[in-house]
Amino acid sequence: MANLKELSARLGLSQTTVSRALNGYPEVSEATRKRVMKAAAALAYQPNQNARKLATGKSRTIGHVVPLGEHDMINPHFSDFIAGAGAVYNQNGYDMLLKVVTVDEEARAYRDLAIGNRIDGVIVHGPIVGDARPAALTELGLPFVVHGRLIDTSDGYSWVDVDNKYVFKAATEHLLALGHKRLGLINGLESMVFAIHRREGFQYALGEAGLAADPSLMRSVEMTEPNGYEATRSLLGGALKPTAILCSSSVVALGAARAIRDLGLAIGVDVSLLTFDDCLSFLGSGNAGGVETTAIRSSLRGAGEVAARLLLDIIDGSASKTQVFMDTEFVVGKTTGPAPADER
Amino acid sequence: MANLKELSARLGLSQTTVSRALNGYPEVSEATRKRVMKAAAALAYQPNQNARKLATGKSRTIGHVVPLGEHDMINPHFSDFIAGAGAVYNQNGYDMLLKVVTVDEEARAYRDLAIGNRIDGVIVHGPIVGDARPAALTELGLPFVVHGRLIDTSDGYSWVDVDNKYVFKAATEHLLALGHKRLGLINGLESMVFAIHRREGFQYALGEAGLAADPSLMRSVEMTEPNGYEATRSLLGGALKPTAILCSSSVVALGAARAIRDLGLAIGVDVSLLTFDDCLSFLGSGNAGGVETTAIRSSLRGAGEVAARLLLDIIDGSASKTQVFMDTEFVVGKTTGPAPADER
DNA sequence: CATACGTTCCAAAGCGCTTTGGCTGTGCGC
DNA sequence: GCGCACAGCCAAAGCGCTTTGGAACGTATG
Repeated sequence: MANLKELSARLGLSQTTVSRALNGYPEVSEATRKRVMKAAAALAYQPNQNARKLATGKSRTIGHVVPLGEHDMINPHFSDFIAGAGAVYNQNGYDMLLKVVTVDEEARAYRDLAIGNRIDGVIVHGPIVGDARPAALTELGLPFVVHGRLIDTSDGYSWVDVDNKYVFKAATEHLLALGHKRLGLINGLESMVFAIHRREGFQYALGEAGLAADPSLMRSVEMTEPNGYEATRSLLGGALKPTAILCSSSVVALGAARAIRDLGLAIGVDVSLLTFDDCLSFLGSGNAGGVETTAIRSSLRGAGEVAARLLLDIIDGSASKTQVFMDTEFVVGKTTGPAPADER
Repeated sequence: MANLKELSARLGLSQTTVSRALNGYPEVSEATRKRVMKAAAALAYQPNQNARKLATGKSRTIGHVVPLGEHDMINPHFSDFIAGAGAVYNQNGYDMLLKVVTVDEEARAYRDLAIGNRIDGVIVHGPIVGDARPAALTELGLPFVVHGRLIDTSDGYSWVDVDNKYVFKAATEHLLALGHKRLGLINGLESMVFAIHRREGFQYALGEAGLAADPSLMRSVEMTEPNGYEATRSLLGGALKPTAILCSSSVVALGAARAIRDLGLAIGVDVSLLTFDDCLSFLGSGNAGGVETTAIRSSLRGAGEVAARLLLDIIDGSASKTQVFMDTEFVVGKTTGPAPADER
């Protein structure tokens, strides 16, 4: 295990010079730098990161605190986001510190990470209603980027989010334009801010069209396939069935599609299906319905990249509080169609 | 930001004593320990982890290097494993360092982590055929546990795996006993060791029954829902259709079930469906087929816990090279049934 | 009463790096 | 020829913790 001391001794140089040569400081001649680089490579020298972190006070590490869901479930969307963020960290010499915690451990996890000088910044996942984390992190002086937004404020901190209200409004309008009058919504849990925004967009569009959202046609569930299935069965088992259903996730839409088929109904004919599609890698895109699905698409992985990029810029001072709306794409597939004639 | 120096000054004690008091060493009286603990809590003192790591030479961090799939896909199964491992780390004061890398960056990632003294051990994910990682890690002297096994050796290193060959043999026998003769297999990519073991179990059982595995009934795909769909369509579109299909993952089975239904066939009647079920949290368990699915179940999250536990034990010296087979459960659901009479 | 020993504490030496504050030698303007 | 700026290097002081090797002070032992 070669260290700086040994390396510099071997080169007949001081540790200072070697350190500077390796870290690209200008106070060293090009000739010696070359020599140092070569020797470092030959010895496979890697600086001890812990020593470096201690000396610089920077840890070059970003924390991700991932809370398990209410039912101890890890969010299915999380891995794609992580893949995007991780790539950016790698490119920039940062590490990712992941803590999977239960909801009650979460606050402490942030404190420990911040105070112990283990991380330079943090990504806040899954903001909930009344989320205390942004305020707490601001107080701790720890740079952070929220993936999503708070419910009551959208400035004073950095976030990367989809304009959920807008896109769900647009999606709802699309269905209304097809003549649908009774729309079902299978949303995420309303403790999550994104779910509230989506519902608001949904309701707003209905309101504009002079329709009221029927509470009996709205569901809030954790986003799993079985939950999508059950919610859809229950929606389609009611007295006034919806002719179209919006889902908050393609995982849910998968269950919804299964339920519709199980009931002997044709997707896009008897019941239209539209989903928010996070472009999850293991689902492919647009396949939730068995045919190309009508969807609002926005890459979660892309969001991970953008959020990570932004956080690093904030840490090195080249960006300040910034709010980013991710691009979305509205894709009309075969899972939506005109409302059945007798239902108009 | 209170540090040890400040804390000890305030207490009128030496740093030595305070450090020992906090870390539970016996050379300090119970009275002073109490006093120290109290003051530490009052100041919200948290030791600087980087300093501690440097001084001890231990990083109390476990690395997870997660390679993206061949098609740049993050493995859908990864998050559940991580959730299990992460919980164990938290309980034991360890951190998880996650690196998401492309296949060609992988070797370097391990080297950097090991040499830079950033981690005390590592979990090796998704062992492939001819995997060089275990040998490399052994040479680096870095403790590790493989989730899965190598293809050619199963000792000399620690692993946590499912007895894939055995369980697929058993599952195949179950289908054979139901009178099925033409069995389809939708497996993972054969670059992955687990896929090979599963195929071997499958073929072994067929061989024992005097049947040969028909290569035209076997597929190797990355485990996504659309891939499961396509593979199933292609299996059932052939001249000699299988009457039963085994899937390597419930994500794939989801697609398979969709394909079967799309073809107007009844699951468990026209085509039996059996899957390996990792108990992924976002799929629920046993729901891949819309009815309770016949499955080999083994909790991936549980595997994460066991692997993490084992690795920590190896690091602190309380365990040495150990091989663990995870428990599995064979659940007969409604997606399998007797082979159609005219096919026997 | 002196010796030995155990308990409880402390001063100081690292851990391996970065960074401050010099020091030396060369080239330049005057 | 003198002073000055500047490039190129170095010694040493941290960063905040752990840990070694005592020291001081009882208390039991002969």
